[in-house]
Amino acid sequence: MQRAKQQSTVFQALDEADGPLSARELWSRLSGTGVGLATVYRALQRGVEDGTLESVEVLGGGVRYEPKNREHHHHFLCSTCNHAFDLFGCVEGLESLIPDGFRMTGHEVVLLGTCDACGDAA
Amino acid sequence: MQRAKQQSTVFQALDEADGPLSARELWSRLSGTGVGLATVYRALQRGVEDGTLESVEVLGGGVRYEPKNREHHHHFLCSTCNHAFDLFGCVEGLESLIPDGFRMTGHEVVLLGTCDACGDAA
DNA sequence: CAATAATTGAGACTCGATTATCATTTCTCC
DNA sequence: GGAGAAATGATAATCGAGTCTCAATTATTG
Repeated sequence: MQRAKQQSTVFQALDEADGPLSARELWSRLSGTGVGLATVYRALQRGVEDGTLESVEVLGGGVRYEPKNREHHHHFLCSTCNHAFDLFGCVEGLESLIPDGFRMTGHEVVLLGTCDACGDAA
Repeated sequence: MQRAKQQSTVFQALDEADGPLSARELWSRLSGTGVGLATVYRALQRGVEDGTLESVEVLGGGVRYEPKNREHHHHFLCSTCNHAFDLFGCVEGLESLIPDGFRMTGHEVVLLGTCDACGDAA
């Protein structure tokens, strides 16, 4: 049995997710495994230090985490279930928005709406 | 002297801002006027109820508020001073990002970088 | 000016997220 | 197997944002 067994459980759950997860979301997905909330936070913190994880802020839900090895992408936030999904692709025309004298180093795009599952239910 | 004098001070400060402000930012801009933090929150709450203000979430700073009479726009977040600036214009190609079965009702775009003032200082 | 209602500022309070503590368990290395 | 280091889970402590309470002030109306 390897070291840091529980923490690797955390990393695995993040790898399998279809979008960034908050510490609580992650923890609730691990209910039944006996992993404590503190361990989830420890794993996330370590992952960010290691550079294997990235903390992202979507909207309406504080900080979420996802593996850093994913390509450039953005997120879709379902306003019903409040889950954030990864999207693929990017957008055009961002540069034209920048005012004179400002320097852009990055960008975030979040689409809002209802996801597949929540749309069906409604 | 009109009613709700202090609250109108709050609205005025928001009108003069070049971007959305958080309750705290707003309050610090009003230091010297003797306006209390509770009053700032009261004004913001009332403004949102009235429909004159809108709460927006940019990144890294919780909820911010701005007058609702502004046109559709997005924001630039300076990673140095952490201030959010209004941008003008929008972007293309958002629809192509939406997965099947998802319905989009809105979108947010945030550009990150350093603003004019912070860029000069560096 | 008097009676009444709304507004205000200060600070206590609540709530959720994150961190720290600590006794226990589990590895690692010999 | 045994000693020491790292990891773990429960829970207490902390922190910040926002709300609530209350006595004092200020506006409104007549």
